[in-house]
Amino acid sequence: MQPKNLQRLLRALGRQGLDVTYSDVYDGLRLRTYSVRLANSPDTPAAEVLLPEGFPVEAKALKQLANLANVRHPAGGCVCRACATPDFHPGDAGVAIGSVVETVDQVIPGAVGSDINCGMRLHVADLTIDEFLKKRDLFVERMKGDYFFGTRDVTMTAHTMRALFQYGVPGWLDAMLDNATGSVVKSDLQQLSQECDRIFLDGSMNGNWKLAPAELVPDDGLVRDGGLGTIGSGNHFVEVQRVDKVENRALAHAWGVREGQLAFMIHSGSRNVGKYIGGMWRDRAKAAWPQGLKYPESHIFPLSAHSHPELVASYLAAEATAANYGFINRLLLAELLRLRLREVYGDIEAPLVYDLPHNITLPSADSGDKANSQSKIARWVTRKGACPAYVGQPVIIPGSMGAYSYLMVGKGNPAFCHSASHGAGRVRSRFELNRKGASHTEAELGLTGVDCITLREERRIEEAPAAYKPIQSVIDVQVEANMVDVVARLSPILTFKA
DNA sequence: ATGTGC
Repeated sequence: MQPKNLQRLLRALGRQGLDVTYSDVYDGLRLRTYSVRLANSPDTPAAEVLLPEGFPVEAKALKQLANLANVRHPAGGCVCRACATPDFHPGDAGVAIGSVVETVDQVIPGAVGSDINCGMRLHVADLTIDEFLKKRDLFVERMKGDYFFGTRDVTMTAHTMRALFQYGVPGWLDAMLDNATGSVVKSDLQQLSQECDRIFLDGSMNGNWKLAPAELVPDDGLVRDGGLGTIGSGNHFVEVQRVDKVENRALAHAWGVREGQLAFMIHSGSRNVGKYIGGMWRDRAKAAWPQGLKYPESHIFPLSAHSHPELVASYLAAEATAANYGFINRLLLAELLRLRLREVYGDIEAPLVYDLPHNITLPSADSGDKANSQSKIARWVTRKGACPAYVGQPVIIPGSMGAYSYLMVGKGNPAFCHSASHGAGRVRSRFELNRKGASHTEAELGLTGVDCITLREERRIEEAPAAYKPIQSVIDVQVEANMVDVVARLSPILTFKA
């Protein structure tokens, strides 16, 4: 940006009450960062924003981020660190997508939002693309049946449903194993169970999932659920891909990933469960704001661990309930696809590579250490539209439809709250692309050659490549900033959008 | 994000 334009932008942001510092050097590298805080709150942390090459910062998103960094409960609790990933953009509930905050003695339900545990899941399969394409039509027909018409309702016992909410994937599988018969094959469930041990019981979740309130499901009888095994809308999808290029052979090998393999990537969440719980707790946090004090201007309400530890615990329990539902939803979407792969192409294992939550509250990476446990400081990290990127752990970043996606490894950069982007970042609204009278050609939308399977044409348009930043600039800047490193690049074959 | 909703 020209110095003159930059000065103008900074002055405009200043008029909106923002104190902004711009730098084109970060950590000795030529990277663009903004550091932002509310001018009237100099004692709150400045939020760090990393930007990709060639895209201006959005004032509204900066304001939302500064507001979030300033959230503090009068009874005790504050934000100790805040940042935004390079795909960040304004959110409709006052919190920007791509925001990450670390909090002390408070949790902020609104900073997770209502799309609880939306996230990514990646599988690979030993099948060449040529083999896949030979029976592509049959495979697609069956998947359409599963994803668009098939499993509208999943019926299970109240016991199984409770296990799902309370104990997550491992507990749910145990409950399934108890009465697995017929089409539910025990050996399959046992295999899944082992995968879950690897993913969910590796300590990263700190047992956080065993908190869900029991009263959410009936004691006995059958429960019909309409959300499990459904993709959802917006940017959610299931995509068949090719492992196009392996950049880190050692890690790819360790994770079971090889060049030329078929892969499938799932981006989905907790559907109505998260919406219900996220909305309910946004209201409850507001209602718990101290009587007689005026509301914070941002209307983002924290729950204090000082004045209301029981509300903090209940919220985390409710959030975990929805998170469990999200994990199992992605698992079922993967199982449906794996089932059809086997039917159409023969005995293929299609193992899980990893599964990651985008919208969730986790114990802070620092909270488990000795100093913290002695001082009894409660710390959390809350992400909204950002991917965990802890040292050595897999990171999955999808590009837009038709673009590459990336399997990466986290570098655990504390300046960016051990996080990475959750995608390329939207630059044009759904409304803008779909409004009456607007007509874009396939080429203008970037849809040429994209194999998108959907029942609704508007989905293709709203989610067209032209609606997003190019992924490469977003990946590059995060590699340069030492947040992540590329392990493998994946190219799209076909995409299911509901 | 939400079997969306002015």
